[in-house]
Amino acid sequence: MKKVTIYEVAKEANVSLATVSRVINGSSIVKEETRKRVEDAINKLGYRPNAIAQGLALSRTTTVGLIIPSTSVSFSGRIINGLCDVAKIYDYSVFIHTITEGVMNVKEIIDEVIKSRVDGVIIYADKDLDDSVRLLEDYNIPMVVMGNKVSSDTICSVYVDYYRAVYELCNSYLDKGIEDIAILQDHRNDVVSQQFRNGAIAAFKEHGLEYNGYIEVSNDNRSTYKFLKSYFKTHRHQVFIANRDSQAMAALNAASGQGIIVPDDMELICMNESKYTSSVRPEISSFVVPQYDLGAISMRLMTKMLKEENVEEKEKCLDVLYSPKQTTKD
Amino acid sequence: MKKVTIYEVAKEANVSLATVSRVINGSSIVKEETRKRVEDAINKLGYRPNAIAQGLALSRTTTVGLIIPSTSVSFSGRIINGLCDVAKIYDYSVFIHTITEGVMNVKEIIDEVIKSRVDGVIIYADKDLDDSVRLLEDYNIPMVVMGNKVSSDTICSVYVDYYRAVYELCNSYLDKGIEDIAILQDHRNDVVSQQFRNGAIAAFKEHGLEYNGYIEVSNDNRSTYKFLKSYFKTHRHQVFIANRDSQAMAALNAASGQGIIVPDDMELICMNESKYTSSVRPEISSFVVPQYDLGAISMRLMTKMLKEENVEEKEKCLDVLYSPKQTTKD
DNA sequence: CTGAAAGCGCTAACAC
DNA sequence: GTGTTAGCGCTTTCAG
Repeated sequence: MKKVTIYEVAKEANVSLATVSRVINGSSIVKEETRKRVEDAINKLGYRPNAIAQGLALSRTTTVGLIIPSTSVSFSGRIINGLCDVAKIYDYSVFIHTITEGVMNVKEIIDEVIKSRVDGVIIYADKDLDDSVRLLEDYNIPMVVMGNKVSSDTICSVYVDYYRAVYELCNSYLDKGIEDIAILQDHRNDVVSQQFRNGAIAAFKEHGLEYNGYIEVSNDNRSTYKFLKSYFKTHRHQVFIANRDSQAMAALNAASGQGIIVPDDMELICMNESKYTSSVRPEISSFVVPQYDLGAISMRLMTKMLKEENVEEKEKCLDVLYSPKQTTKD
Repeated sequence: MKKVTIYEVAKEANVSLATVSRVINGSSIVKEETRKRVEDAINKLGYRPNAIAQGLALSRTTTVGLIIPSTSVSFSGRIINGLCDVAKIYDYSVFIHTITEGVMNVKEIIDEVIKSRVDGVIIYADKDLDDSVRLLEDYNIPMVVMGNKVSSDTICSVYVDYYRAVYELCNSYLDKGIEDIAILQDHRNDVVSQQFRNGAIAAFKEHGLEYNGYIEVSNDNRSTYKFLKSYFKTHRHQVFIANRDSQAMAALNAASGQGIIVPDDMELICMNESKYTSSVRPEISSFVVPQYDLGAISMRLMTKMLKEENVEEKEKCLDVLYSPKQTTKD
């Protein structure tokens, strides 16, 4: 099937290309009979409007760019699901750009994004924003940042309120007189780590205490288990908080290897529930993070910015939901 | 920063836009001095070529469409990582379209894809190809199918050889006289299920036996565990093969709930290793499926098709690697 | 080596 | 209601 243009449709339907354009876009009123004739021609020829040409003519591509770390793709794929579902509803297409260390740098991606003339950019950035991202501001490209709390004229953001989750969690333990609370963290998500830390600090401070239960590990999964295995030989805690599911599982295994009974000797909480946290025994008490919503709401926000609808809330906060299972006492 | 066009760069550099174009594309020879002048102008003005206009002029967008089920995004995100990494290397951008049941149908997506004038389409289809996909053939759009073995003039494919994996696995057990091998399957991946089944059938047949150890469950995770919990009350097997990690974990939990010791009473094998299969105790013996490669190789294949390089192998088969852990005896 | 001009397919005034 | 026409920003002959 050769590619058919608006011009051939016009000829087939015996109208001008302007009329065909009107039919395609429903932009202006066309006589019912003419419309029918055009639609028949379109179907007969299998015509599909050329989005590239439309983009050129309109200086608008109904396209958004998604920039997301590779690790987040494999770890939080549901973000993409939510984002794409909403994009589809509002008729946007999405360019996906993954950030893989070593393969490309952010600057190159931003260049690509600018060249592609997307209408807006959604970026997952739970670390501080790369400087080159600021380039998008210079170009006045609307932006939604996921996982970070920032905003400006052209920037909105959607983030998860880990601060409050940790704060409330710690508070509830402190109220019960339980003060030995350890938080395990790596350096993959600086912003999130910071929220954890601040939440704990705030809760402890409110109880007249200073928080110093922060444990840091390197980024590799295997080593988390190894690290904890030896860590638990010399350390005990009443409560142990892990960020990712795999870390919580590592903690569970490492603890039981050292004869620590969960939850009797130590309670364990994972900040990111997954289907795996309830696939182990005991099932791990976790916080449910709305990944899908994170993507969906970000995209929705983007459509609002692009339609210049009034965005009343430029920094949207998502709550997490606590789901106690078998690794906590109540 | 206002958007700057090739024309303004030309004026700034005191050349015609044709020359600027030549510099951008390195297409034709330009005098060193002129080139320098143009490059300075480009940098000074912060000029980024408009990919949309280029696309129109060239009838080529250096863009590919990726069509992938939502479930695969969250379950096999690494496919996307591999695909995007390779795309970046060859300077392609990728449009991602997820298939979420209820939100959109494949036909709409195909329409979108055709409108967007991508140079090629990569589709993850471990079920049989939807009819509307054939439309892409009509339009002569090169296609790479992941997870399925098909090819035609415009179609290549990359798939994982589960058949052989199951075949060899069954064979090795049968050789040892172990004949009670159960395979757990749902209906999410018809093609894969078929490969499993055929692999087992072939191995059994070779030993003069008929295979009938196929167990079917519904698609829901929770119910797999529930199902197996009651299943193991009345059934025992020497070997139990599960497809996904979560199913293997469910089997592990359900079996131990019924007093079945793994691997002593029953050996357990998962066909898709994940970081979780080794995060439970006992660690689950699994096959390592090269997800990243699946995406990477598919994209590489696409670049070859688009360059009209000779594609010697239109149906590329990827091997899985057996990684025995603690749920098998040796 | 460089410039002029046609054209990629479509939209949006502006006429009729 | 419908047609005409001037761009949108770039590539690519074809001249010079």
